[in-house]
Amino acid sequence: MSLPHAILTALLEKPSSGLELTRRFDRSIGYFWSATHQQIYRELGRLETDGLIRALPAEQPSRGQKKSYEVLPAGRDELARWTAASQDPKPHRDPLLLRLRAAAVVGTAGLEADLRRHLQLHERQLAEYREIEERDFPPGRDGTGDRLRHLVLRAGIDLETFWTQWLRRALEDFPGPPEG
Amino acid sequence: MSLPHAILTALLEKPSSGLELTRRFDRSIGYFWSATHQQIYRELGRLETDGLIRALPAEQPSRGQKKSYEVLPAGRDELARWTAASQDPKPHRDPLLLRLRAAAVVGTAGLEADLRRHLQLHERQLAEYREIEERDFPPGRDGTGDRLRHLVLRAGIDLETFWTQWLRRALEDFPGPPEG
DNA sequence: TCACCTTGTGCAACTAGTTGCATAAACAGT
DNA sequence: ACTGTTTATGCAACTAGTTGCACAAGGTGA
Repeated sequence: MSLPHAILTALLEKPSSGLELTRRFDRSIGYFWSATHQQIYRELGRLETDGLIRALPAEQPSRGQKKSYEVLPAGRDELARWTAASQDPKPHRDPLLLRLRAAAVVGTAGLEADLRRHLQLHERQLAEYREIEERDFPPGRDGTGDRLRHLVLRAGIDLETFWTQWLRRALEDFPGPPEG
Repeated sequence: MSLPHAILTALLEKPSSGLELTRRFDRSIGYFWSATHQQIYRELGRLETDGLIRALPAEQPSRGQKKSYEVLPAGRDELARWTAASQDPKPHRDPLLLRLRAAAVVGTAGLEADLRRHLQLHERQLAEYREIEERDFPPGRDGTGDRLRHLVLRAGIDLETFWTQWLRRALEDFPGPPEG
């Protein structure tokens, strides 16, 4: 149950409409908690009903009209509560590793191309993270908030680094040596 | 839609009953594709209906009686097809990173203890992986299947290594420096 | 022989996330 | 005026995964 809290965090950083949130989820926040606009609108409705956020007054709050939300005190409290609460790490689910395991049984035919594609995607993501780091976190200037946000970004960078290295290694000892 | 393929892989490695599968999912396969026994029984039913697996004949195929399954040719074909098919990487969802991001806004109170707990859990998992590596993949002896399975295990080891390092770094520059 | 524990199988309801589509206003070109 | 595109909001149905519970057989000990 993290989506509402992801939205609360985003709204605290900056009050936004559903579409603006969607765009921010496609960038920074979505890097470790993705969501579609349908999920976001549904959740905004719930959060408003529950009194954790409220719509900012607008001229014509009808369809096809921007509707911005801000976080209420109850929402901030709930986010603080959730952040401090102990949570067990959820088990991983990785289809790519599963496919490698399956390939150990039914053969590797057709897998290599997709591994190369994944490598490219991870390289691209890594480059994007590095750009963000250069732009948003130059040396010096470190508030607590900045330090934490930088830490989160470093996790992204390190994870993508892991994947690119692992995929390169996989591709190395993968199709070259003849099947045995 | 990976659970059926995880089950097919497991059954090809060794025909098993629902409970045996559940136990194997708690160990090796479940490290990157976890599943509860309820999911497994439900999926076994579907796979049997679809003609991808079949129950091995037993004396008393009733309730409270072991029922083993084996993969049929159609099941092997489906697994090979799925393994070779191109798949897009699913976006990550990581509540812990999200919590750090939230903490950048609402404060870090109460977070440190849970980070330490996560660190311990990852250290334990890493130790377990290393044991498995020592036991199952001693130097030399490398069939294609072994090589791939070792590669998958290495992914697990490297990921846990990343998490332990990242959490240690987080804890370092986290509670020590006074809030500012 | 009754009470309890373990092993093994399974259903039903719920929660979270995805996919597909509908609606409406504003604007741009023709 | 009409056609199409972009911006913006939202519902409904579906899929996958989780949680809670039930049922049955066999063994153990009191």
